[in-house]
Amino acid sequence: MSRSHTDVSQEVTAQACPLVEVLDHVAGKWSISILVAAAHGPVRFTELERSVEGISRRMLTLNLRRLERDGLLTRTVHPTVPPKVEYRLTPMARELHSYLTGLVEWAERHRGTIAQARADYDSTATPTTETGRAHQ
Amino acid sequence: MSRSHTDVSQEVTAQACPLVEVLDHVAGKWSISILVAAAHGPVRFTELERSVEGISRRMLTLNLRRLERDGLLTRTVHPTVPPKVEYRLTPMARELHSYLTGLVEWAERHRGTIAQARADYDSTATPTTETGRAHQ
DNA sequence: CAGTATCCCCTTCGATACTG
DNA sequence: CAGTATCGAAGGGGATACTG
Repeated sequence: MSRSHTDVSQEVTAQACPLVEVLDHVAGKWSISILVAAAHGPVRFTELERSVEGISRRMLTLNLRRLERDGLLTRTVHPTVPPKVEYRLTPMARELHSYLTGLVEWAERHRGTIAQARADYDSTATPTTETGRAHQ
Repeated sequence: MSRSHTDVSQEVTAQACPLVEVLDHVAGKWSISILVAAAHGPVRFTELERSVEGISRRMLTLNLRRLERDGLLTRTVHPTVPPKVEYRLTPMARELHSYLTGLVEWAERHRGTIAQARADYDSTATPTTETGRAHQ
């Protein structure tokens, strides 16, 4: 097999960057909240720590680094005392933002229904030892 | 603190179903691909196994069960030989579908840029001991 | 303030083998 | 065909302590 040099670079990026991996980074458990929280302008580390409910310092750092590496966030360090670091979305991430908020709004609209669906599923299925026979 | 009985049930579902968890299920690494693949009508197990690139049988099963439990997929068993099982989106999931495809299209448009951003990041940062060799 | 560094648990996930 | 069962490796993720 031989291909042109332009094809090769295309292929390299495809190999290095399978769709499922991009989606995993961009739509991961924490990434969504972080990107949404960072959308309204420059945001500082502790602001994010507060606004992303339930995230640990460690996970926040890890996710910020990964988003920065993927070119979705810029990290600006102001060499002051105390230090000040600002994160903001890149244009690419800004374009993503509307899909993310759509997702979040959908989740908010349907969380009740989902909780109910789970309750139903759990009450109908797998009554391991007790009364109530399994579904279907 | 006292609240009305309707508020209580609202709160229970909120507790049982935090936003970040919903997002994790719905926008998880595999969920996106599965939901998109299942969108074009009833889909059988092995169809999904083929169309969702890189997923293992185990992970597919686990994710299908979770999506079914959350009320996003219906699972229909036809008691034939060989067995035939069809999955399809619920109305709720169908509403989600457009956001998901938006996300996927975004990922496709930018995967090249992202791969490039990573390469840049890795070549500039953390040249630990050798010539720019770093994390994955 | 904005992180790093460790320790350690516990879930995720792939590989493999078996079944109605 | 459409799963389930089991195992073992990998890494996600919290808790805690320390630093420029």
